Amino acid sequence: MARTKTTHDVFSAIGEPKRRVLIEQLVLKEMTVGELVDAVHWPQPVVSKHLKVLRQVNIVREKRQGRHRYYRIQPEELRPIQDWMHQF
Amino acid sequence: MARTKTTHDVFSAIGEPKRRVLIEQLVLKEMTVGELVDAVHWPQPVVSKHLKVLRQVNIVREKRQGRHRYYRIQPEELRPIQDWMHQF
DNA sequence: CTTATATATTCCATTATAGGAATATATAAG
DNA sequence: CTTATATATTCCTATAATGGAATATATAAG
Repeated sequence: MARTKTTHDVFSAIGEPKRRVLIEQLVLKEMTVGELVDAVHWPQPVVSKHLKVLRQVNIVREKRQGRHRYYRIQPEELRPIQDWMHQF
Repeated sequence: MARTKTTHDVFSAIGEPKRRVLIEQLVLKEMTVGELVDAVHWPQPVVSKHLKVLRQVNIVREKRQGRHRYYRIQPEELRPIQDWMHQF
C-alpha cells in the first residue's frame, strides 16, 4: 500500500501547529517573513520552510516587493476543509 | 526546538487521508471494524491502527458488543476545527 | 476444553517530517 | 563594485508515521 505524503494537501498543511500559528498571524494582515519571525520568535528558516509548505498548497500567496516578500492568506483555499466539515 | 507530535490532536488526526475516509464512513452510521474493512478494503490492522488514533483524540468512541466493537463518531470533538475555521 | 471469529498489538522496515546550522540568492544601499 | 539586509535553500540528524506480517487477546460457539 503506497504511503500518502502528508504535507501536500490543505488538510495536512494545517495539521502542523506551527503552520496554524502562521496562518493565524496572516489572517490579521499580510506580513513579511521578517515580521512573522518577530511575531512568533522562531528561527527564520523554520518560518520560511513552513511558508513554503503553505505556498505549495496555495494557502498563502507571496508578493515580492524589493527585498521583502509579503505573504497573505488565500482564504478560499481553505474551502475544502469547510466543505468537509459540513458532514457533521 | 521540541518537535511536535502529529497524531495526537484533532487537526493532525484528520490530516491523514485514510482517517478522513474512516470518518466519512462512520458519519453515516456506526460500524464495526469488520464492516469498515469491508467498506474500505484495507488490511484490518491498518484500519485498527487508524481507529486507535481517532480514539486517542476522541473523534470516535468504541462500544463493545460481544466480540464486535462498534465505532461511532463524536462530532462535538471536531468543534476545535470548526472554531478555528471561523477566522476565515 | 477446543475451535472459530473479531479485533488489537507488536515488531519491523521504509519513508516522511521538523528543525538546526550553514550557505546561497536576490535586491537595495553606499 | 562592495556591503548589508531579507529570504530561501541545502545538508544533516533525530524522530515520527505508515503499513506489512505475524501474533496476541477476547469472546462466542460447539
